[in-house]
Amino acid sequence: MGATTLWGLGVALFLSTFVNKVDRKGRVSVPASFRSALTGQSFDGIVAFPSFVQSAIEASGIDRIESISAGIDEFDPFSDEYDAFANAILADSHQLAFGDDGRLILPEVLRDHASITDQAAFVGRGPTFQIWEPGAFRIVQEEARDKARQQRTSLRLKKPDTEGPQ
Amino acid sequence: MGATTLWGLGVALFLSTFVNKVDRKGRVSVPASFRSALTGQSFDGIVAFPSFVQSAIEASGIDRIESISAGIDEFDPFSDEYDAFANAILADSHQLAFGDDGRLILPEVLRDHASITDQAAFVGRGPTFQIWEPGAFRIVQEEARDKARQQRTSLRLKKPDTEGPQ
DNA sequence: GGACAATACGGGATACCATGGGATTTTGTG
DNA sequence: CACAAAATCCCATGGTATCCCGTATTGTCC
Repeated sequence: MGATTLWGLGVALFLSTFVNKVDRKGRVSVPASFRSALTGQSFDGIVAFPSFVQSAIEASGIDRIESISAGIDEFDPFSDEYDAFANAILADSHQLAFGDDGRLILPEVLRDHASITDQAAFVGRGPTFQIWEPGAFRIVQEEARDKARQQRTSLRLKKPDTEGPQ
Repeated sequence: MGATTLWGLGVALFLSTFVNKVDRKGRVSVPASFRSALTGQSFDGIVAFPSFVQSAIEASGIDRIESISAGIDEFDPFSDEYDAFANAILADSHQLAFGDDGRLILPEVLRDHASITDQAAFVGRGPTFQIWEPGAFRIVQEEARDKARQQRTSLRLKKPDTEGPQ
C-alpha cells in the first residue's frame, strides 16, 4: 500500500514510490493508493507546481492549497509575502483533474522542469508527494541515503526512528 | 485546469497562469477554468482595477468586492477606511461582462496600465487573479522565485517539523 | 493453483475551448 | 433622426483534452 486518508484529521498521507508510464498523449496513471487518499476533496485531482530547488514536481490535494491560500489571505493581500507566495506557487500551480480512469496529463512546463519524458516516479512525502524523472530521483535518493548514513549518530541521539528527507 | 469554486465557503480559487490572445477587436478569452470558478455569482463577468504598485490588472469575481465592501460598510461609510477603499479600488474598478463565448474586452485604461497589446497573461492568485503583459510578468515571476528560494531556509528554521513548500 | 477483481495502459471517437470573421445591435455624436 | 463607431452575437475551425472502450498484467481470495 502507499497512501491513506486519515479521516478525523482530514489529512491525506502519501507513502512509497511508484513509477508509471507517460503515454504518447502525455497521460500518466496516478497510483491508485494516492488517488484514494484524495477522495472526498473538493476537486477530483491534484495540484502540482515546480519545486523551487529541485528538478521535481511538487503535488498535493487541493485541500492543502486551499488552507495555505486561506491562511495567507488573512494577511494583507498586497503585502510582499503574499506577492511572493502567489507568484511562486499559485501562479505556477496546475490543477490536474483525474480522467475517468485515474489518469492526468502533465503540462509541458511541468514535464520540462522535471525532465520527464516517458516515465514518472510518484514519491510519497506524507501530506504531499513529488513527481520525478525516475533516473533523477534515484540519484537524489542515493545522496540522501549517504547523508543520512553520515548523520546517523547524531540523528540517533535526537530522533531515533525518523528518516530525514534529503 | 486552474480554478475551482469552494461551494460552502463561496470562495473561488484561481490557480495557474494562462496566456491568451487579444484579438484585433480587443477581445480576450478568460480561461475556462477561471470562468467556471465564477459561475453562480451575481454578475456573469469579472471586476477589474489597476494594481496600485504593479503594472498589472487586479481582478476577481464580484462576490469578493461585495463582501469586502459589506465588511467595511458595517462601519461608518465616511470612515477613512471606506474612503481609502472607495478611492483606491471602487473608483477605478470596471465590471467586465463575459460575452456569449466567455470573452471580454479590456478597457483602454486597464490595457494601458498593464501595457497589454496582443497577449494577456491570466495569473491565478488564490481568491483573486491578475492580468499581465506576459513579458512583464515573466520578469516579476523570476524575482519571486528567487525570493522564494532564499526564504525557504528561513521558513524551515521557523517550523522545523512542518514541510515547507519546496 | 485457478478464477476473479483491480489496476495500468493503448487507441479511436467525441466534446470542449481558444480564436477568427462576419453580421447585427447598441452607443454616441452631430 | 441619421450615421459612424464600437460592442455584441453568432457561426465556423483547428487543436487538444476527455470520454469510453478494450486489453494486459498484477495481486487476492477461496
